[in-house]
Amino acid sequence: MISTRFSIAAVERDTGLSKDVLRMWERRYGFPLPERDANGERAYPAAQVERLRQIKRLMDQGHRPGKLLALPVEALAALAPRQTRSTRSEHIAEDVHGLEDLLLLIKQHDANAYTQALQQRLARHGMQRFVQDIVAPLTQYVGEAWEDGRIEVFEEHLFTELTKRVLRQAMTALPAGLGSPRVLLTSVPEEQHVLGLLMVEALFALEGAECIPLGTQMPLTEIARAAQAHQADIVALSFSTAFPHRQIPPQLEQLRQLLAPETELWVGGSGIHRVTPPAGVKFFSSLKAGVQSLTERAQKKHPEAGAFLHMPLPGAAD
Amino acid sequence: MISTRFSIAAVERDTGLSKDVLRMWERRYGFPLPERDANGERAYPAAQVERLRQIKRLMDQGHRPGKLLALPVEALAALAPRQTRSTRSEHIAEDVHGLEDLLLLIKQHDANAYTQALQQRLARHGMQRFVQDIVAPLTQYVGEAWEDGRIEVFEEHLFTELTKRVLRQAMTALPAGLGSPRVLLTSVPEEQHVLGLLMVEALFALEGAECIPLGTQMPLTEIARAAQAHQADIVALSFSTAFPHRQIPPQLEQLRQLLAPETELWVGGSGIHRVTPPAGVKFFSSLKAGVQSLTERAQKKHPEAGAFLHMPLPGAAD
DNA sequence: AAACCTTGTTTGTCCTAGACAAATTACGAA
DNA sequence: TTCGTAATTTGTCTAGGACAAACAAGGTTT
Repeated sequence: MISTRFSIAAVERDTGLSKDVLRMWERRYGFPLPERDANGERAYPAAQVERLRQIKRLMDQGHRPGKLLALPVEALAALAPRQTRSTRSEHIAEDVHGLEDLLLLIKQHDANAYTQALQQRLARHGMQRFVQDIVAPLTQYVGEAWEDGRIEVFEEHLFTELTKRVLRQAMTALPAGLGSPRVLLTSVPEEQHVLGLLMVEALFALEGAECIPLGTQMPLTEIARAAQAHQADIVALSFSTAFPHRQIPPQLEQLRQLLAPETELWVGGSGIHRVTPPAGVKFFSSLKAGVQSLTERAQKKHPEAGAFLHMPLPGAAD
Repeated sequence: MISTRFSIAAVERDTGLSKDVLRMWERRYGFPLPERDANGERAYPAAQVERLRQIKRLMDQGHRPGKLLALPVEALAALAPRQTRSTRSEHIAEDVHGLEDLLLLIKQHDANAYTQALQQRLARHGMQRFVQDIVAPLTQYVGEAWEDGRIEVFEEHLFTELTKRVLRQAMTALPAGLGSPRVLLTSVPEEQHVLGLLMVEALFALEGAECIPLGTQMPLTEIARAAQAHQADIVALSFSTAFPHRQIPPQLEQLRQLLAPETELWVGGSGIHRVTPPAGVKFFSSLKAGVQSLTERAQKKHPEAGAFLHMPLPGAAD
């Protein structure tokens, strides 16, 4: 195959680095330094795109572009993740073997076996423990594997897609919500990870909340409209680590302004570490914390209905 | 509420119009003409964002920006869709009442009732007819309602999310594929509509194909890697009407280059109308055509196994 | 009238290069 | 160490120019 070259737009799509950033890096650091096509426009060779992808991955781990771009190609592969993540899955280390087994099925591209393995665990543990003790740690584990480059993008996609299916299927078996509180679940544009939202939905639905799943990538103005139309008590958002940290607070402030003051805004996901919540926005660093807050809220509003609700959750989860 | 203003990045997210386009329109047509914040940067009032959203919708119907941007605000609302779409759902007009009923449930924001109605129809008609006669026309109907502004963005999201669930749930009941052909289903970045892919998957799985669902928004290079890793015989992509037409051929050419020559590239979805397929890429203008092509392909490769396969499908669908 | 080619207009994307604020690090003092 | 300040890094915004591809309009031929 002779040199497939990529336009700047194609590189933006493939790496997630904006055109502005690509041009700026070229100006400042001399990399990437694309060839030019007949029209004088940038034409990136596949090798540069590959290196950019690698750099992006390392940046998501906390490395700084200035260092990475100065580094020779060979040095990149040897770089270890930087200690941004607190403790890095120590709390799941106990059961790491079970997770490893599941991940192995994905890496063997055996979709059917993976699905069956998940369903088996679901049947054995029940919904709540399945979500908290299996899916949540597994998702985190996969996220870390992705950051370390131990898993391909398409393997992560397959994992997400299959896990989503099992979760959704399990949820259809759940009884309808009590009608209160009404929780609207979604994510902002650019944030396409939905697994976190599904886990929250599963646990919230177990607690009797009325969940309104809107999928991902809702424009802020539309989130506000939806909250009004559905008379939502709570809007729940999720941010993954892949989401650019710096954009989180301004977006939340904007959404807070657009929402009715009495609508609560709950935010979770692995992307909110080290981010400080704006006024009027509640951050939850774990699934457990979110569910607990929901039960407390319910007891405050309808103390007599407390009998419906499960006890605060035992065990750790994220 | 005091004038919430939007940065150019926020407008890009909310409307889907690129920063370049926003600036160019301002230069050429004098709209949008945002205010400036303390740093001299564009700050769009909510009213302008709203009008931009409306303009975008009309453009997706085939109107030209030059005309729209010259028009006064009041004239916009009165504009009818331009006849780009061939015949516009005449072929579903017969059963339009059943569809209208379903859509009504969505517009009443009654998620549970909608889900139940769908499940009831699935049970009554069986998978194949459910997909072809209910889900496909309904999706098209909703798409047209969206283009006409008769449905809100968040209503469309809710529709998609709930319909996805019913379809996926139904598919888990299907037996595993025969192992051949192996079909990899996904979509390119920027293309987040997944319903079309799910419908294809459902029908292909019925025919015994081994489906590998990777969700949406896969970078082209990753699609190629996945096809290789999974030894896919066919890569199936879907483009919705929302996807910018002009970007389709170059992206397909690029992907065609990245894929092994023996891997087939099948493309469908409402977005490919009036687009000419590049060499080595097969376009399917309807679900039916895709399924038919699959059965013919199977008979060519394994004539003796023909007994497994269903007859070519009766009835129309898209 | 329908199919075709040619010409002019519209429109999106890419280009360069400068500026600056916010985030991060480095440094020095308490 | 812990804190506050200065220096640096880094992403995003701005301006206007250029151009090719898409599209409409008009004229010619079948």
